[in-house]
Amino acid sequence: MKKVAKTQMTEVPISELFYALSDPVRIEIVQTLLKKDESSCGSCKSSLSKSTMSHHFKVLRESGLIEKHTIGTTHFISLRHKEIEKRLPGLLESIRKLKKPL
Amino acid sequence: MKKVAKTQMTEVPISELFYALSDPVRIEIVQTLLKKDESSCGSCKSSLSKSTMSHHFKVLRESGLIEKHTIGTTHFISLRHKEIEKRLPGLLESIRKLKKPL
DNA sequence: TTGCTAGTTCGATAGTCTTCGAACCTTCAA
DNA sequence: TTGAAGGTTCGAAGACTATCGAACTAGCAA
Repeated sequence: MKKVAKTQMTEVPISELFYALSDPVRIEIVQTLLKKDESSCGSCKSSLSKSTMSHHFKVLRESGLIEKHTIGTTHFISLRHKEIEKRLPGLLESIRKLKKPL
Repeated sequence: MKKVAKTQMTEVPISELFYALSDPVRIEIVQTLLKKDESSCGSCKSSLSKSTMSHHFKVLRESGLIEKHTIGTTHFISLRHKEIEKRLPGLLESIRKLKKPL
C-alpha cells in the first residue's frame, strides 16, 4: 500500500494559513475559487506574470488551502473546503463576501 | 470639534488583518487577550525583548485587531471584539481553540 | 520527431519583516 | 527634582517576500 503524501491541514501551523491569506492576490484567487468551485490555474487571470502566479499557488497549496489535480496538461485547483471549515469555520463564507480593496 | 483618529476596522484591507495574524507571537497575544479580556502589554509575557513586543502590538493595532487605552503609566490593550466579529464572524472563537504550534 | 500549451523552477532584485539593544518619553512616587 | 516603571522609537543586521524573465518539464497533437 502506497502512502499518499497529501498535506494534512492540521500539520500546517495556523500562522502559515493566515500568512497565505495576507496577500491581496492570493485572497482574490480564493474568491475566484469560491465562485467557480474549481478552476484551472490559467483561468485565475491577472496582470502578473505566470511565474508569479505559480508562486502564489504554491503558497496557497503549502498552507493547505488549495489542492491541485492535473488532467492532461491542465492543472485544476480547488479549495479544500472541508479542512478549512473544520479549522476556521465561517472563514470561507466571510472571504466570499469581501470587497476590494482586499 | 476635534477629529478623533481612531482606526476604523473597515478602512484596513483584510489582507493586512490576515497579515497581523500570520505570526505565532501575535496569535498568542490574541489568545492571551481572549482569556484575560484585557491586559497590560507587560502581562503578555514572552521571551522576546520589549521592543520586539512593542512592534507586534503596533502591527496588531494598525490592523485594527486591538486597541489601547492608557491609564497612568500602564498601557492596557484589548481586542476589538465587535469589529472583528462583524468582519470575520467566528474567527476569534476559532483562534481561542487553537493549540500550539501556532 | 517537432512543436505547442500550460505550468514550474531558477536566479536576481528591490523591498519588507523580525529581532535586538540603546536611547527616549511619560507618569507617578519618594 | 530625582528616579523608577512601563512602553515607544530608532538604527542596524539578517532573513524572508513579491516580482520578473529565462530556462525547463510534461502532455498532447500533427
